[in-house]
Amino acid sequence: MAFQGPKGTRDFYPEDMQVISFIFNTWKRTAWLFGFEEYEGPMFEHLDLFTKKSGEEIVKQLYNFKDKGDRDIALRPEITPTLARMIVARGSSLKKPVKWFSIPRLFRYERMQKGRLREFHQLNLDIIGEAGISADAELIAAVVFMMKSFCLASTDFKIRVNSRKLMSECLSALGFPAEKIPAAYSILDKKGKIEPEALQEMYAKDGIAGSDVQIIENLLACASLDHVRALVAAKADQVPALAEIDEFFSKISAYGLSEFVLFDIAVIRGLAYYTGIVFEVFDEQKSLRAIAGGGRYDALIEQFGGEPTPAVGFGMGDVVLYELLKEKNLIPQYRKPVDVYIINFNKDDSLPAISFASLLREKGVSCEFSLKGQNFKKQMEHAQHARMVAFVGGDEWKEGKVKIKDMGSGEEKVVEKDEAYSILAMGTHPPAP
RNA sequence: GUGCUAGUAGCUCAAUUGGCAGAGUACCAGAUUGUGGUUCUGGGCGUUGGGGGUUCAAGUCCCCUCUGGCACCCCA
Repeated sequence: MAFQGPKGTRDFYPEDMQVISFIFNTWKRTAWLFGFEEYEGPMFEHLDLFTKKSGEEIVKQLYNFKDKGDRDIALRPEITPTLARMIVARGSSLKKPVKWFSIPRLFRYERMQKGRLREFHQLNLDIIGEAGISADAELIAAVVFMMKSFCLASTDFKIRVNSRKLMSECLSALGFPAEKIPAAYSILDKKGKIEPEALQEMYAKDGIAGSDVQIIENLLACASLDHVRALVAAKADQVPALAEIDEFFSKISAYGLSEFVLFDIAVIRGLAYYTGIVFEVFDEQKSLRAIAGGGRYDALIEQFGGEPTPAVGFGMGDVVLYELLKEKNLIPQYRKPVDVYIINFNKDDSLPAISFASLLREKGVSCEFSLKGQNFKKQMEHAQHARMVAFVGGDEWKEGKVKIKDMGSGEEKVVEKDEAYSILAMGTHPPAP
């Protein structure tokens, strides 16, 4: 093997491109149905655009280099900072709310696992400039719609939703020290993922003890919103986020998507910048890593130098989604795109095939023919992927006629050339613009 | 960044305690120059991922490295 692609990259052969296009097209169609517009930015940005959002630690998890002008550059590991930059640059001239989507190719310098590579695609949908919970509900409805568009059912996946705001209000109402709330988040995030001893270590490391431990344990034990409600019943006035998340779930019900969306107190997400609703999409068995994740980030645009602007968004990667679709046998079968195959009766004279192919192409019919004068049988073998076959050359060709064959039914007939065009053109499916 | 595991034909895999590298599939060509998915025959299938070491002899044992898979960390 002379050369290999770099670690964690993929080659997309035509059959792979057909799959990735299927995924992209499904994404784009849903984005369009929900009124999102597409945007795109550069694949590399100034390094500090990413450290601004995520801190210096992020540098060891991305590809960065100095360019010939001695500038610090990074291949983008996410597109949200680019989005924030673009939003800030247009400022108040954008009509709110902004509903934009993108399918960026992203790069992360990480050790690979199932569903995680160093180069991948990620759909991003964001709603910017709407503070109300209706934006969160609309966004999550779009996620569910998208998953349904792949023919995934509620028995295949669930969207697990929590609220950072709800968690911090509950913790405060129960008397948990405010400065330790971030540590509490990371412990909640570990629910069901680590051993009890490891949990004790985390408490010790973060200096959480006594009644504070009990507060977290009580929260962790909540399997539903009603449990949370009961836990803070005495201090309900200090937890307005409860009403908000109730409103969220009533909207989800109105969308008709209740079976797909559930409350899960263990969904916190690692990033510090989430301020409200957070959610993750998992396969039902939770055997794969999260298929998508997102939430509300009301402080980010301001952090990038813009006016205070509420925002909510999510990302969905192509790698894990592909794993799930493959597992559920929902990947469309490969189909060679050519529509008509032209066969030369006389393998030593390719001119009839050339002239007929040119005429078909002028008419917008996709076609090809053997480029190397193969015998009849070989040509037929190549033609078996085509929808229709046209036979040229020989006696019919001399009379201005062409024999055409439907490869599905096997039906054949000899027709005038002009008639052949219109018959062959029927049923063609040109690629969408 | 840490640990575990694997790598043989394009693909799926076999090869006795170390003893001449194989099968299927796919590909190309021909029995077939006017009819496809089926047969028959022939043909590349290869520095056994790469490098070094032990040995009369290494796909096999040892070391290094590359790539894949899994767990931890992280998950934007």
